[in-house]
Amino acid sequence: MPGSPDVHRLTRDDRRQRSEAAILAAARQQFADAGFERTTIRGVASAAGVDPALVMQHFGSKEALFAAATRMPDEPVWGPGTSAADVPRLAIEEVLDRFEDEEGRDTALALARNCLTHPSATTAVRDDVMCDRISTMAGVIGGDDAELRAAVLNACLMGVTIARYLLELPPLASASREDVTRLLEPALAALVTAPDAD
Amino acid sequence: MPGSPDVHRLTRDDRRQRSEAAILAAARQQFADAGFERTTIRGVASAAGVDPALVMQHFGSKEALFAAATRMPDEPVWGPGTSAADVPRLAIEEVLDRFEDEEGRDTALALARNCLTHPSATTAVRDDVMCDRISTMAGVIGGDDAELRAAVLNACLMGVTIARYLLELPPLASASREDVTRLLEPALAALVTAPDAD
DNA sequence: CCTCATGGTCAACGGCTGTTGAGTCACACG
DNA sequence: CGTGTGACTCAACAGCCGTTGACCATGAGG
Repeated sequence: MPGSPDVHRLTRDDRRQRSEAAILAAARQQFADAGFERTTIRGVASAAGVDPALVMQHFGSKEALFAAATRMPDEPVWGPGTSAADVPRLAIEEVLDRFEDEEGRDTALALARNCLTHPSATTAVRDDVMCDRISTMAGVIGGDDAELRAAVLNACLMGVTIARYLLELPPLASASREDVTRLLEPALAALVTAPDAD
Repeated sequence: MPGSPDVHRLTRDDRRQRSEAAILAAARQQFADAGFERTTIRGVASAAGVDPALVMQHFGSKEALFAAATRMPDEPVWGPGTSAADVPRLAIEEVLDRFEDEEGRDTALALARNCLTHPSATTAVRDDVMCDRISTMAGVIGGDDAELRAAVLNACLMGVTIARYLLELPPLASASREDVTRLLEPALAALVTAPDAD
């Protein structure tokens, strides 16, 4: 299934890496579309044009394949000059970039699709993505309830992401990126500006 | 497994309804905890103290059992005197009520847990819950982008719900209901008040 | 050119699942 | 007191899944 027709002119290592990449791409797509339980090793292998046993030889188990397919690259860290007022816009841009990037999009979708039903995806989203984002964000916005405010902000962002890219809720899925940002930014801004007194 | 020890003193119809209720309760709990794919008919039957075949006789299929276990009661409709300013608080209260009500809580959790991976749960959440809420809410808040604003509002609310009750994100899961409402309400308020001009 | 390591395939196993049809037992009814 | 209806159980089937071990072919190394 790999593109180049003269596959035989490739070194063994290249062939191996090509197979692995094809399997990984097919796995990401199916994990993202159908979820962990409904994607089968046989289905992934068939989409990648290889034998099911090869998938096992490369990744060891379906669990390990899922872990490899959903490993997220580190996010860019915010510069030291970031102020609380910048947080909403930056957070929105980061998330939309993640889910609209042609390459790497399926990784995020595969992780998100399974975050409610697959134990290791739940842990990855809760501990590796959300908690990290929340603690660094809380450090920037400061004030009382900083952690809780950051948590609510990220939860809202996650909800919009899920509705737009996973549920495909009509008004949100078809809205332009600019409209989403324009409406969401003031709402999240209300979360970072502490009201001091009631 | 039903409580009363003198089960033999019950009419046949009562026994039947008791079995059905026990199966439904066990199914809701397992669908909510483990998701559709990881719950088995055998497991539900065992938790309900009945034979697996009885589950089939009552509900016909696993799919039908899931549909019966996740059927949500209608939401209370908003009175005609509801103003846009009331929308955020009302929406928050409704959702928190749904997920904290002792009885009926598992129904909402079972539906939410599977809304990303089970086709009919996806449809139910998107079309039967979210779309209805959005259109009635859009009618109340009015203005430009009313539908989109309502969609973003409900998406945020859904995100907080997922983070709090499903992911159990530490700062949100352990926060008090009052704190969540206090922080979330102004953020959602920013979504219903149109900024008229840019 | 010979040889071995290695990427890749094939066929099969064991286990678990949803589902079914025959059979059992107690209760309601005439 | 028969008798049949309906709730309930038992055992089994068929299919799909992840996983494995034996096997093949081909390219690298001497």
